[in-house]
Amino acid sequence: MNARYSRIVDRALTRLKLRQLRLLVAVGRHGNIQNAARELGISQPAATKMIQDLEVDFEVKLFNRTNRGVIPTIFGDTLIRHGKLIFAQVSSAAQELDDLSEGNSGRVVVGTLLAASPGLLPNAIELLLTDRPKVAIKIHEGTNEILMPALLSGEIDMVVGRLPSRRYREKIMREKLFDDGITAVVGVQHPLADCEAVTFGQIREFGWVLPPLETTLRRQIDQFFVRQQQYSPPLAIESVSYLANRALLQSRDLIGLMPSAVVAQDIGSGFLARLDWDVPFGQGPVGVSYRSEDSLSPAGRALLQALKQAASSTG
Amino acid sequence: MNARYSRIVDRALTRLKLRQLRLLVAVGRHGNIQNAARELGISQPAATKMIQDLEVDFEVKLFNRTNRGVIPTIFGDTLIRHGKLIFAQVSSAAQELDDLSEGNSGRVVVGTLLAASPGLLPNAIELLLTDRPKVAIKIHEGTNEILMPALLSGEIDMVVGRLPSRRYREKIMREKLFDDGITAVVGVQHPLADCEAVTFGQIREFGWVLPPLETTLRRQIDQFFVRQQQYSPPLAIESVSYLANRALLQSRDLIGLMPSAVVAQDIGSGFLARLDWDVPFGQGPVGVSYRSEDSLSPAGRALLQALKQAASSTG
DNA sequence: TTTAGATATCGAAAATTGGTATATCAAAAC
DNA sequence: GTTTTGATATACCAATTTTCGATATCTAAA
Repeated sequence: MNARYSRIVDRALTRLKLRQLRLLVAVGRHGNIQNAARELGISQPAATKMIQDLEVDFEVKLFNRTNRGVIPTIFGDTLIRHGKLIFAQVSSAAQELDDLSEGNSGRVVVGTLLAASPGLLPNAIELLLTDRPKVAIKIHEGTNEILMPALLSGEIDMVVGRLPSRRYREKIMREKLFDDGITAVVGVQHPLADCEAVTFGQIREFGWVLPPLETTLRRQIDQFFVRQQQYSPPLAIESVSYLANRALLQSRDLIGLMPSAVVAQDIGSGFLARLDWDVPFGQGPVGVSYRSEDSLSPAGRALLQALKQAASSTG
Repeated sequence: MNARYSRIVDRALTRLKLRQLRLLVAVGRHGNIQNAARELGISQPAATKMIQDLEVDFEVKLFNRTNRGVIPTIFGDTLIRHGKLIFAQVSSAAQELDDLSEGNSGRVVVGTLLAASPGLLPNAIELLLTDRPKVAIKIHEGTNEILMPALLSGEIDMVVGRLPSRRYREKIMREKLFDDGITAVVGVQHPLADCEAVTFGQIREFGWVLPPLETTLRRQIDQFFVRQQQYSPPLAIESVSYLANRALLQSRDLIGLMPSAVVAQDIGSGFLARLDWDVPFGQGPVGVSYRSEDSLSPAGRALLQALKQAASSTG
């Protein structure tokens, strides 16, 4: 190894300031220390000293001084050229940091439970993408049993949906976005579709479309059924697939129990009908879970923000 | 333009020190401020403050602190990655400056007069390239009338050859490398080729091959002829082309007058024969002219050195 | 609970930086 | 020639920044 080279690199890494390089480039551009100093808002002696320091540190003469200005030597030219490259690198770093900060790039992996899938999450993503078109988003749909471990392991950044009744760990932050109830829905062709003030007695003869056993909501439903004189439904279709559920309800006279947010749109557009029966259970918070504010990427934080905004405008 | 981005770039160009980046990279490598500080030979508080300064200047959090060390955030990772790129750039700059200093690269433009063309300059270039294979060399061949203005204008870096009798300017440095005489040569078939102790009387009937009028040597020759009872040669071919001269001498019985160094090789190899007549003029210094030591690039200085070495070993 | 191993903070000393005034220098103008 | 002009270099002092040692703080692990 060349000792001189090593010495210079070491000194550069120890002593070099971008301030000096900026001046160097300015001096090269002006061919003149005085004007360059003025441009950077420092005095001429300070500029002279900076250039001298550079020359000492790099052990080369960077400029030939004349009484009409300075002329870069071949070393000066070389260092100026590299200085500009270094600037470009710094600028690129700042650009990337800024992009990250603004959430304009980066990625966020979000897990969604059924409750958030149709409305909250798409709305939030819409908001996010409007502001920050370059964010990469990955959506995992599933139940808490699947999503929470993935959240804990860092595989996903946050989970949105009906907040689980029990906490999975202390380290998980939970934030309620809005309260959501359960809506009973039927196909528009259902005999009870247009009835007002439906009672449980009218309902019990129909079959049901219910969420799967492992969900919080299903447990609440089962408890309710037990309280209704050990009611056992004539038919209970268990499904996580909203589209399947919707199709079933449209084709058969079943009763579905689903988070209000999930079915709101299809009720509004006439694909399904709300059953006029106040579901006496399942009221609960919908929100977002994440490990900690710090662990979120800027994109993640941006999505969190968007979720809050979406919740407040639609909730 | 993004105000935050501009602000950060500006601050980076004003305040950023490579020292900080070096620490940043070291901390990233160690995952630990303390050890990184030790590696760089600074105290842990100084290191902590440097990292904090970086975070303030870039307006991002670079590391999550724990009691077991620090973990880079996505910003930290990003800046570390860019920091390494910046190091590479700095290192490359140092490398190039060092190469230039050592004359391992760079370029030198040299003008050569006939006297230096066949021996001195090629030998010197050979020496230079052995040491520093990357030097780019450009050779201009010509007379002083052409080369000196080019030297003054900076178009060429130095001129080697017979030093002109008058100085072109005070600003030109002249350095004598060796004294060179004029040798009279003839073709090997020439009637006088094998004669010993030739006199001017034997010569005067032959034609001549002479350097052109504008050269110093030609003026000396003319003065000599005048002194020889107004001798006027029966034939005088005027040429700057060595190859033309040599061919003429080989095919016709002419007498050539050329710098000793120029014809030494062809005499040695039997292409030409030295006429055994001591040329009573034209003794003069061969050397190198250049603007000033400072104006020479490292490659130029290296060539100057090589010229001196070549002169001492062959002269 | 305690301990160990890390980071953060504080205050003072040291080093660096930057400014003003001034010296110096050389080409251009006279 | 001599003076002027327009540039860089130097000296010295003030302000800022950097650094260190001592110490506080924090938290996972013992």
